Amino acid sequence: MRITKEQAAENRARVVDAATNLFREKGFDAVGVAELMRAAGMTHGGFYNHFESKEALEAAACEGVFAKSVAKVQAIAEIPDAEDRRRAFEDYRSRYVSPAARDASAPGCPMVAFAGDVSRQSAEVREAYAAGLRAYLDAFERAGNPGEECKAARRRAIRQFSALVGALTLARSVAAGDPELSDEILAAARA
Amino acid sequence: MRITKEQAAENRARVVDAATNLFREKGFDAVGVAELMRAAGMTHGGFYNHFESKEALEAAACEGVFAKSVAKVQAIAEIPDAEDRRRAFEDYRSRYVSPAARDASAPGCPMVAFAGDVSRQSAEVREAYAAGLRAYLDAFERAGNPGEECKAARRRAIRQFSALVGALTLARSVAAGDPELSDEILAAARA
DNA sequence: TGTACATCAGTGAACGCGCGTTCACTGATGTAC
DNA sequence: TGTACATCAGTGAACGCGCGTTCACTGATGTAC
Repeated sequence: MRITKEQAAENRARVVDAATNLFREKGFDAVGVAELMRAAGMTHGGFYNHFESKEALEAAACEGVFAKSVAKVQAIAEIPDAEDRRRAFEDYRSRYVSPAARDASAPGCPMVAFAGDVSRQSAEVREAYAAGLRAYLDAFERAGNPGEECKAARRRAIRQFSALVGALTLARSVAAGDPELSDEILAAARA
Repeated sequence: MRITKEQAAENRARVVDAATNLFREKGFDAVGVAELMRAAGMTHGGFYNHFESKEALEAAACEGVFAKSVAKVQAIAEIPDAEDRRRAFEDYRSRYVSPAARDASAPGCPMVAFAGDVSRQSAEVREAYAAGLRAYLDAFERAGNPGEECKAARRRAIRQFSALVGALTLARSVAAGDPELSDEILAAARA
């Protein structure tokens, strides 16, 4: 039963969308093609009308989610007033390591969600990840720039982002095994 | 062909040992029972003479590797001379985020190796992980204690460890996609 | 504008494959006499 | 100490299952006249 081109494009987008969420929650390998297609409201057979392979979808999903996620920091970096920007950036970092961010079914930041998986995935996924991280660090540098010397600002951005990633990663990892320790890690990162 | 009790115990230890290495390299789900047993020099059928299930082995491997790995920091914490201790601890942290640590087939620190996987594993694995992290943070606090007020020292230990974990995680994740960025992250963490 | 037909997005059964686990079997070890 | 037999660690074929992928089929859409 053939459908309109618009409907087909919408269906494809729904698959990418479902993949983005499911991959973030469970990791690439733990999500099957059939599960994905079911989440998008179709059966698994049609998958290969849209994508060459599961790997191709992984790459497509990555590129979309990295761009969308880093845009939030880029928006902060573009706030003209220095004091407004400072406050918005501080808010962002505080939310990054909030209990809400830890308790969400998937990490809000795809860098954290895919960090463990990415080195075992295809070259396209790995390159999308690297591009995403570059964009994050650039945005961090611009958002947090207090007018210091260039190299110091860059290093500061890297250390800030690493610290957030480490804290959220550890807090999520022990959330089930030791909730109090998890809270303590987040609190230390926010202080 | 029955074998001696000593030989059997040694075989079991070899399986746990192989599991420790393979799980760290590839993650729990990417390593099969047959592959594990082959790495230990046996065939897959005998696995269930030693372990109730693959999950049981995962838990056993975790407990062993966490204890062994955190012992290195605990040894530093016990160095009596304050200056020697300070230097040894600084060395440890510097090696933690060295290019060598990044390029090893598995992360030297099991907290990094299992961070992504652990929340999807059994309760036993999650609890072993939480216990491992508690031990790491306690050892960090004692190793880095410059005599400050207790709460501040604790928070400092958490932040130090989070920063190392975040930097090593990110550096490993982009090692294949952007080696220069990976180096830059490690250098920033060491500075 | 109306008709005839090729196209192709989606369906669902089927493919080979590797997974965790089970099981009948082997034969040297450990034990009872 | 020597003999007879039960034990059980290890083997390798087989199990059901879910995976990614393929394929014959369907039938409304898009197109050519």
